[in-house]
Amino acid sequence: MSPRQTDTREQIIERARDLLQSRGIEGFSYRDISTHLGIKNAAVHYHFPSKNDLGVALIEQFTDEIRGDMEEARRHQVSPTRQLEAYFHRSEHEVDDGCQMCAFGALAASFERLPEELQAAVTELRKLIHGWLAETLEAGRDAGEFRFSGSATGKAMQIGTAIQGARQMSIMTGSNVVRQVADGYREELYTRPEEN
Amino acid sequence: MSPRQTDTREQIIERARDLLQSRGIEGFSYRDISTHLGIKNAAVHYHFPSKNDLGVALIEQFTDEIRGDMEEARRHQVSPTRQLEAYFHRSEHEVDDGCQMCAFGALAASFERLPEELQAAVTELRKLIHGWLAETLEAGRDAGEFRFSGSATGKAMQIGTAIQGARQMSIMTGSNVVRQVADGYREELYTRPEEN
DNA sequence: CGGTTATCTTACTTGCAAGTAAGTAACCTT
DNA sequence: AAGGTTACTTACTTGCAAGTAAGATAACCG
Repeated sequence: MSPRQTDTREQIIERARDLLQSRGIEGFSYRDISTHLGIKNAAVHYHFPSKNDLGVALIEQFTDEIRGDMEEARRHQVSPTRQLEAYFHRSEHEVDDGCQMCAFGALAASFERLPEELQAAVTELRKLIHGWLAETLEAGRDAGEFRFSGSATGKAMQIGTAIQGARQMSIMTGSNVVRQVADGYREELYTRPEEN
Repeated sequence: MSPRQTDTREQIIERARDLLQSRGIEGFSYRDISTHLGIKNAAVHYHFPSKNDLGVALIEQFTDEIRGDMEEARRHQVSPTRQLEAYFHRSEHEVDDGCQMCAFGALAASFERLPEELQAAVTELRKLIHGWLAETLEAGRDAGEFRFSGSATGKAMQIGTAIQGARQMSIMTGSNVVRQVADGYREELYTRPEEN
């Protein structure tokens, strides 16, 4: 019937992801998805019976992508500097493209009222990203690429929360605050600004 | 009729503030306020006809408090270190008390769909806080109390967004991430950790 | 070719959020 | 003591979000 059948599910996820990152989980409804795709509300419920199912699918997609990136970086032995650059760049560009918030910023306010399954998925993603960031910072410092004081986990938390906050702040200022914040970290963190 | 008449309005604001900071602007309804105070829904509408009115009142209360604090600090010539400490402490304690998010974290996701009046109030508050933070950092560096590289406005944005993100992250981790992040800044920022 | 399965639509229910209109009781004023 | 004002309550409307049930249609499979 429809031109391409099975990508409806993917289109729903794609649209839902945009909406999640620009409005937060409570800021969009199934209607916002269905009208955008020219389908009916119940079609979205067919693929994702409840909003919990949709949320979990979204978070798992994030998780899978990041696991993939980490595996890639490991296989190609990407330097800590380049890994951190990829993280900064992605955040900057997502803000440019209107996907302003990261998953955590988009879900934080609602977190306590979310179903446990979704909470668990978010927690897993949080640990994954924070673990990666801490390890990358630690490895970069050991390799002489980064300079910072204190523990790597502390610094990871500082940088992660700053990017999260900066993405939200970008919504309110209309400018790309992530770029400003990332540039600050580039300056104070990198010992060898040029290619690594 | 009621024991004390005119403090209903204040109680509404107090409750609404708790709810705003713990759930975000879209995470509570007038019912959450009225049932908590043992009054009817329409009583809340009597004091604040629309949610916009309530939101503006809340933001203006924040703004007034901060203006007052700034004036106090100016009159008593409070050192930049102590001013920054007050900022960190307040954030830490509000998280301890369950008022996890700052106004910006609580409103960011909804910002674009808010009435213009409320957007304007938030923008005013944002400029006030960011201006104060940048000036305090600049003054502290000039006085030799702080050490950091780059512009004061850039550093202010970095610290402000990190605290905002940390407050949200505290919801998701169940621990006080603000304390962790603030401790990191205390270590790398202060040249004279002891009393100023 | 006939039946099953996948992918939808139509049509509905439930529940709550926001807001309004009209009434009431106390109190305050002149 | 009459009339207005303040601070509510009762009772309602509107609208939308979430979800469900049942049917339609097309593709796919043996």
